[in-house]
Amino acid sequence: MRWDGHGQTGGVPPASPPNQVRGPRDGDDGRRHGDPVTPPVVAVSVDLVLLTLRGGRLCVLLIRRDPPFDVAWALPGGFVDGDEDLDTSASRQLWAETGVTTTGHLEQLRTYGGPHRDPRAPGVSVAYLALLPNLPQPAPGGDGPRARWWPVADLDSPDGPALAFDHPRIVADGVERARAKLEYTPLAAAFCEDQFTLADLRRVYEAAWDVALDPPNFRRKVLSTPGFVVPVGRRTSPRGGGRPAELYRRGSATALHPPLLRRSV
Amino acid sequence: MRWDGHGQTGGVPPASPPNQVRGPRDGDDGRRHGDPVTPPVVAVSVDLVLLTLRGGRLCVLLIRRDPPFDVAWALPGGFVDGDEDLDTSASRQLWAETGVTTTGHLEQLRTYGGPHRDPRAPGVSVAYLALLPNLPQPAPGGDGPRARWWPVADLDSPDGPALAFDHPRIVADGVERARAKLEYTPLAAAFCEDQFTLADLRRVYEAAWDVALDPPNFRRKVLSTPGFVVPVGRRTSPRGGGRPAELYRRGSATALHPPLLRRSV
DNA sequence: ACAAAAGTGTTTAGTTTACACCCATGT
DNA sequence: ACATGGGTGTAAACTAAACACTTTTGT
Repeated sequence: MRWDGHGQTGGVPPASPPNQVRGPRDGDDGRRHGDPVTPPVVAVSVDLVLLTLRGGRLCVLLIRRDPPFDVAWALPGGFVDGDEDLDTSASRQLWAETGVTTTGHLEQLRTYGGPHRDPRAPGVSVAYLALLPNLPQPAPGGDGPRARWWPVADLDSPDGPALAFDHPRIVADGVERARAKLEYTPLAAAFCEDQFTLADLRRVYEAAWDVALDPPNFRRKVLSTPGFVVPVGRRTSPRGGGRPAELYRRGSATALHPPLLRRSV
Repeated sequence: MRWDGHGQTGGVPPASPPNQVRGPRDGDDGRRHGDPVTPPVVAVSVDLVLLTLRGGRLCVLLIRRDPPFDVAWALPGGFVDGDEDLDTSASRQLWAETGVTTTGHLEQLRTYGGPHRDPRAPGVSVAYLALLPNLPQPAPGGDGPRARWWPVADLDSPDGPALAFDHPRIVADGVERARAKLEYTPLAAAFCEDQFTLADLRRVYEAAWDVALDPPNFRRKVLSTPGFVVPVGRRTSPRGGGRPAELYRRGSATALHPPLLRRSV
């Protein structure tokens, strides 16, 4: 059992030692970052898992790749610039893909790396998850015919899109993260416009979890959770019959107490 | 609004375009990884947030750094080798720090990057979180006098250790992740030995959340959650009075339904 | 008047909490 | 015998689920 605080300092069993050179002063001093060694360097990219609701279905934005590539679809993303933060790079690229700036939600999902994920381009990819309201319109066709929203339920089906690299796993991780976060955070509102009805919010849960929720009980649950939503004081102009619904905005809560639990196992 | 699927392909507002060269075939085809560009490359390191329970307190392993450095303590970690997976690198370095192989739990926490985290060594650091049982003994003193377990409650106090770089935030993120995961996963058992009593398990929650739990109710809750623990069929030899407790092992569940919720807001 | 969607009330079942009590062991 | 910690029982309080019913709109 070693306690020197250096995984790199020798004695490491499974991996072969990297090519590194130690300076005389920065020896075994418990410091790791900025050591005068020559570690392997790689490119860092960002992958975006952009989720939204379209037609009552949870959808992810994919980019079509042209014939020279055998796998047709990939997540949007790109390399991280040298002078930018990871979060900054993610929001920059989110802007580039969707034009979205303020609304919604963007968080780091997970980092994927290792020599096996893309043999031609070793490197790490930091995946980000964004939850967005249904965007204006210019999805398939128009300005960017390469981008398309795909229902996540179609990704496993044979006529669904084939995804490059480890992107199937990244999408799955992002969808699962989003589904889980709906339980204990108020992030469902990130799928909605700035002002929304409780029915809008309920449809987020119903689409993401593929369940039917009881509207009266859902309403009580949301309104009794402090900071989840705040009433705006206005009502919708009803569309095609039915009582106009009250409008709400996101509250200040960052977590739901108690959570809105999924019934599933 | 752009829909070309390339954050790098121009039109990106906040950041300056990187130096990149496009090949004739790999044009604007919706592909990002392995593009024939020359992106900035950086070193990738792993930081380990190793948590355990010692004397009823949640503790984190820190490495002492010698005088040339003004900040005295840092998380264990090191560079990722070129030919290894991120998870592999993390478990390799965990082994190097603690000798631990099978028990406990190791998961990716988050990636920290950007030019401002350590000016002397730009690069990204992938933090991993490990939950470990109380290790045999050789902590401070013995083989590795640089490593020391610090109660996480002492990190904010003035006589606590000063942490380098963004390590305070990484530790805080790891502790919060651990606390949250105790609610809805059976990971409390990762802090225990292979066989443990329900009182051992309860003390994990009490130490991590700094609460007192009612033993009868905790017992019922755990036993009624399918797959949380399985009885071994043996009992402890009691230490200093009291009825011997039944021994349990981790169950097969990966999530707790229903969760064990914290009472706090 | 009727359909449709929003919102309220109520009954019932289930879960959580608090705490009294019993059990098995060391001293 | 008694202290100590493990384990069981139970009644009250709380929470969630199901669904009948009222309100407000468009047609």
